[in-house]
Amino acid sequence: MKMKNEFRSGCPIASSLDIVGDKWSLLIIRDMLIKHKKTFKEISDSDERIAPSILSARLKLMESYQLITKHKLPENKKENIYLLTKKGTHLAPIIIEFTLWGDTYMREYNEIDSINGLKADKSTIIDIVQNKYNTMVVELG
Amino acid sequence: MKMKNEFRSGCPIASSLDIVGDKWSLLIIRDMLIKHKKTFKEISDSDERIAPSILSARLKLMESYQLITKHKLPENKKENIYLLTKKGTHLAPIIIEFTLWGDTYMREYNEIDSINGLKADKSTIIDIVQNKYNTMVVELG
DNA sequence: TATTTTTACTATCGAATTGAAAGTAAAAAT
DNA sequence: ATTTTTACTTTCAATTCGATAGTAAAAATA
Repeated sequence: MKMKNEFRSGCPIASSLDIVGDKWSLLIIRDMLIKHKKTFKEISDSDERIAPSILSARLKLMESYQLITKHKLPENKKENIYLLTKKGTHLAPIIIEFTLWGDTYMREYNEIDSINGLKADKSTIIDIVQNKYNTMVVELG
Repeated sequence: MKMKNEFRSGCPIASSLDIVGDKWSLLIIRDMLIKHKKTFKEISDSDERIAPSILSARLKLMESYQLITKHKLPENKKENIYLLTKKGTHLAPIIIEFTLWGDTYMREYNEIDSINGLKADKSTIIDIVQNKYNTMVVELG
């Protein structure tokens, strides 16, 4: 996907898609936001099996657009810790809406995993996801 | 993008992205749902300048997954009319969330068009968009 | 201390996708 | 009868993707 500062138009949808509208970015965000994955290895181990070259490129791009930040823990000089910024956690509504739409409309084409807690209203779901993520980050120290 | 029945996983997000998670599909949906574009030519005339080969392929794919239907008006044997199904209009929340996120967070990287009516609450915006679309379809006859 | 393993990448390279431009075929307009 | 419009399809070079292998440094183990 995009590496240069070239946006297709001034449309906010198109501009968003120019950053996260590829095959993988939103799945990486999902793993970080919902599954609290924080390292390259953890994210690599998803059901969808993203190639390391792709993961590396997406992390770099998302870091450059400040959707994520990269840290090192003092006790571990090797592993990087990737965390979502506010800009990144605010993709939660998009993630949740994709979940709801897929849950409702994709079942006729693919066996879709059941997800708990989708019955609550959207803003509650979004709040819970974001709060849990923020709590996890705070607990990291 | 995908043409075969191969989904990356049972995740509803991943499965949704397997259908509409390419560079263009959601922009076509945007043009149909928000701008009430109905023909190949109208959709071709977007700011982002989609190539006809791509538009053709996306319309076919979205038709095959029943996001859109293809019609002919009796008075025009040449032009096709593409309309969103319920499954298609129910992508409105995703479109709106992308609009809000892009409107908030992409301005530092790209000059983003101002969109009216984004101050209202989300469900109101979504209702208005879907109702206007449905009204337009009904008025077609 | 030496060796092995783990981690986070980078490099390679064939395959798949993209998309600009040109072409086509049928209907509609002139 | 001719031109234009519409909705594509075809072509093909360029780009992107992604599986696999490789690398380099830190960490764990012997």
